[in-house]
Amino acid sequence: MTLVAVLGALSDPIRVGLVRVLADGRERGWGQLHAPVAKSTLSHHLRVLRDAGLTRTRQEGTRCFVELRRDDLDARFPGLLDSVLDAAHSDDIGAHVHVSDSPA
Amino acid sequence: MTLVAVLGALSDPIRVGLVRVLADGRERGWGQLHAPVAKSTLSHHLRVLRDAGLTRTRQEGTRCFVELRRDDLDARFPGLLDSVLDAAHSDDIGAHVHVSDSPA
DNA sequence: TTCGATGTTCGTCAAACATCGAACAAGGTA
DNA sequence: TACCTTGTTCGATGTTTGACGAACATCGAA
Repeated sequence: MTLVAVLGALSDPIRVGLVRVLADGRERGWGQLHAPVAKSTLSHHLRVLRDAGLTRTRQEGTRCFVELRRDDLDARFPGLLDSVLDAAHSDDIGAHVHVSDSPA
Repeated sequence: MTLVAVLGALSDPIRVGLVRVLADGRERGWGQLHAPVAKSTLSHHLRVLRDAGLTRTRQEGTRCFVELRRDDLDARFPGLLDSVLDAAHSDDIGAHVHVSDSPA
């Protein structure tokens, strides 16, 4: 989990949107995440986030759940995530990524 | 000056090193900046930083001076630069970029 | 066991990126 | 004018990235 990898992972609007959606700390099922890309592309972005250490993924049967590693991030790079989230919010980056709160 | 562009510009160790070197707020001459790349490559990295809005460049005769736009960055993305600099320092990212404080 | 749902992986493609050396432009200086 | 210094721009090259559809693997349910 390196700084450059984290910043690189955050240099894409879709991934910023995913992080924003996960920023409330709740674990989300894959199926709840909606972004305007093909599912293989979404899988790719989620892999980039995981490889950079931003998220944690849990497999349960055939379903996958993803969660932001906020504690680890805050410990390793204090303040970074918060300032990125603030900036993303005020610039409305990644707004086309959303989550359906209901079922998995 | 967008968030994604700034994060993208910072997702390269050499550019992080350049930002670190400029973080004291002093304007630096091109000739003071030393990085383990060809001069055309260094020129490219400095252009990326400028295009992303991280630096300001001033031409004086045949020399070039570069300066970090810290005020603008802090106004636009509060806390971001500081947390990146802290992280870069603790991880020693971009340490192979240095500055010769003496001549132009 | 067959089917459907859920993600991953693969093959492919175009665009972007990092890098280099060489050529170029512009400003001083001899 | 000729030359040197400084930095930019220009191909060329190889790598990485983002994207897609299709094929695959896996699990649960019918």
